[in-house]
Amino acid sequence: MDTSSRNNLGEVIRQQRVMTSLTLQELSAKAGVSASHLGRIERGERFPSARILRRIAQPLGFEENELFTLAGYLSAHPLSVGEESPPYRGRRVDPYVATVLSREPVSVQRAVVGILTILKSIAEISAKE
Amino acid sequence: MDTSSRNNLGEVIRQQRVMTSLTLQELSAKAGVSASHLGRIERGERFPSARILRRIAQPLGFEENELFTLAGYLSAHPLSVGEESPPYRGRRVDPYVATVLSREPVSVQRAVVGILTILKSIAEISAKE
DNA sequence: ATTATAATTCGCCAACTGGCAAATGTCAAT
DNA sequence: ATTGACATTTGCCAGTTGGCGAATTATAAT
Repeated sequence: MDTSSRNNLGEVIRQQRVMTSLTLQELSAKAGVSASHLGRIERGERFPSARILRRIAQPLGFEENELFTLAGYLSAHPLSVGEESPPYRGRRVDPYVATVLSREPVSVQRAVVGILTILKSIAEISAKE
Repeated sequence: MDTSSRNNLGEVIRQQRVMTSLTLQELSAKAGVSASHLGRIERGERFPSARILRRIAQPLGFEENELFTLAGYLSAHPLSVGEESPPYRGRRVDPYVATVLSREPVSVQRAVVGILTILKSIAEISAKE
């Protein structure tokens, strides 16, 4: 079995599903993929075909590209000419995070990152003593 | 059998191969895919998995994205020149917020929206009494 | 504790992918 | 026409995918 990049795909998908508070059955309904199959994918017993991967991308809040790259079906992007995001190396906004935030007005979004700043400075201070 | 978009994929691939004046065997060598399989793909008897499609893209001079879209594995990209992707309907994430968050690892980003969720439920509860 | 109910996992299996080797087709040179 | 050298197609089959229904496990609710 291929232990390379496909390896953690299941975990990632499960994480994302749980973060989105969907059950396997709900995701199954939204994606049009059997729940049993989804379960096996999540625990790494099956590797989803492109067809299946495509179906679950949007219900989970992934860009198709993103998920395909994650699955190792596309190589980590040269991406489009205009650049934009460095692919999956952290430095980007997680899709789940983005969906949650996008439901909030900008003022709330800013308040949230304000909290982040406060927490970081607290952490920094307490790390020093 | 699916007669939709996958239908002409084989033709397109064969055309492209001929245009590039490659034989099946040469393409086979470059792509690391058996010639017999390639032949069947070209005449529409088999539908290549993502793994296979990825391997033949570059020897044929395709962008992976392009070929995947052609195969119907990715939805046709509206794509973008200057614009970022419009994936999340409704409101979007404020650019300032996005840049701040994108400097943090995903785990931190998620923790942050976790806090948001908590605050909202607190607000909801206290609004009820 | 005891049901009731929803969620997940398992067993089974039809359908499909993709490689190998053999068969067939193509074409130039003799 | 025949041979030889490649190119393509076919037969076969092991390995996977993915759906369905049953069995099991988690979660409430009384």
